[in-house]
Amino acid sequence: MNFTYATKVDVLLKAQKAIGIPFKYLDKSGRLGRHRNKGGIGQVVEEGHFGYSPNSDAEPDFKAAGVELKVTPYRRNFDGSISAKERLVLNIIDYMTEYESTFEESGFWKKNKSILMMLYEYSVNKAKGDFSISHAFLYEYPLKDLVIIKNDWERIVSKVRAGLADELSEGDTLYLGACTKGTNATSLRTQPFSDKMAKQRAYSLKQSYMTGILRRYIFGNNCDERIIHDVKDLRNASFEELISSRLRPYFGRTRSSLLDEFKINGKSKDASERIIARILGVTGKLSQTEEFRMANILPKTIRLSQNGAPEESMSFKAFKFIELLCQHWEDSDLKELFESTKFMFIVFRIIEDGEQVFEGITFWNMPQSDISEVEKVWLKTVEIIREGVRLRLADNRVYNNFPKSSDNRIAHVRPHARDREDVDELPDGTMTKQCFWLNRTYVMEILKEAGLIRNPKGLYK
DNA sequence: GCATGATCATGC
DNA sequence: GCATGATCATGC
Repeated sequence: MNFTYATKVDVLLKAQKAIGIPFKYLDKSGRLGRHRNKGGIGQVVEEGHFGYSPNSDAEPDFKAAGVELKVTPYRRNFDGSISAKERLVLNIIDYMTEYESTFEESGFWKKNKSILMMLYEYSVNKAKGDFSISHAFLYEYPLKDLVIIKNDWERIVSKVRAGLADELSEGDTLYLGACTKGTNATSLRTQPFSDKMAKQRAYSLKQSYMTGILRRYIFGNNCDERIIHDVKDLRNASFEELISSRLRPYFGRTRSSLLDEFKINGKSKDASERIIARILGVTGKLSQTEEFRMANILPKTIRLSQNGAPEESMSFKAFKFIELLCQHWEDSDLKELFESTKFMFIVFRIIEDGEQVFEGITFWNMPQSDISEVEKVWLKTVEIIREGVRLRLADNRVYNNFPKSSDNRIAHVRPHARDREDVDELPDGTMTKQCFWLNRTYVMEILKEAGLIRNPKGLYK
């Protein structure tokens, strides 16, 4: 514990003195050289700059000042914009006690009410010791975020109360996540209302939320539209409930009438997303609003055929074959996608030729158990790329041996390109760009559970 | 009707 | 011009 700094300003002033000093000059005990020492840079700053030993107390690092210290990286993108490099991992969630308290008395709030953020720019072609702090500032949650964070905390704790700590997932919540934390993925803890062991998890400010903070306060270029204008709306309803209730009056409306009403080009592939945005009072795209960006919510449009089943499987960004070979599942983009993304499914149902009606929406994130199932598809895909994809030409099509939708309950691999000539490098040649798809039947399961498929014929006679 | 390869339309 | 989200098209 550290009592040297009595006030927040004391801490801040000291922190600002670290700006510009390469970490190698702060590293008094050779921490940066140590292999796989993830907290390395943070510890170097605590020890070498502030002069106290790293600890894992329940109290904030600077107890008297009531400030928690966090050193965190950001990166500059190709277009010059800034992104947080990672989520900000906070204290470990004590499943056994956290549920007993109110938000104000919670372990989360006690420790992280006020955070001294020290930022450094990360770059791949620079050694750790050459990075240095570029910004230091005190972060306290603005009210518009705090109402959401409070709801997030409630959601995490209520899952523990329901004996479901083992099913916690970062995608459950919007800004404050419950991310896995441990020496390895198998660090387990007991939980109060179930005999099942649960993965050790820590509170975290999601990467998308961190990016939002940086753009909003530091790099000053956040001009995203907001959906929620009055924080009071979030006191008695979750964000998802609020969105759903605002859209509800439009359920059952034909797509063409909505396109007319909002003057939207129906040929556009994002027309349905734009309809929803306009209903919510947003001029641009839903995915570009502050809340959607900061919570990493991905809107996806689903068309149901007349028999009530989704018409198509769901595509994602094309992956790069060589990049897949360089990743482990644990740090793969795909795992990251399904762990941290919340999806908003926007559902339209075809009622006759050329006409659809707005059926409704549902928010969803992939459960942990299903993410483990996706891992199999990912591993198989990597194996196939490594061993060499087998291509077969027939009917003027190029068939491959990537996992098919019939091979796995959840996902498969399929082309995702402009055309067949739109290729990506393989270790031994090139082939049409591919991406992971969620199976049509899996999407159907999700919608059934959400009550969005009223008349399930087809596969479910 | 389904699975899977192929391609479209838009915005940035 | 390309990445992205979405949809078309063909053979079984």
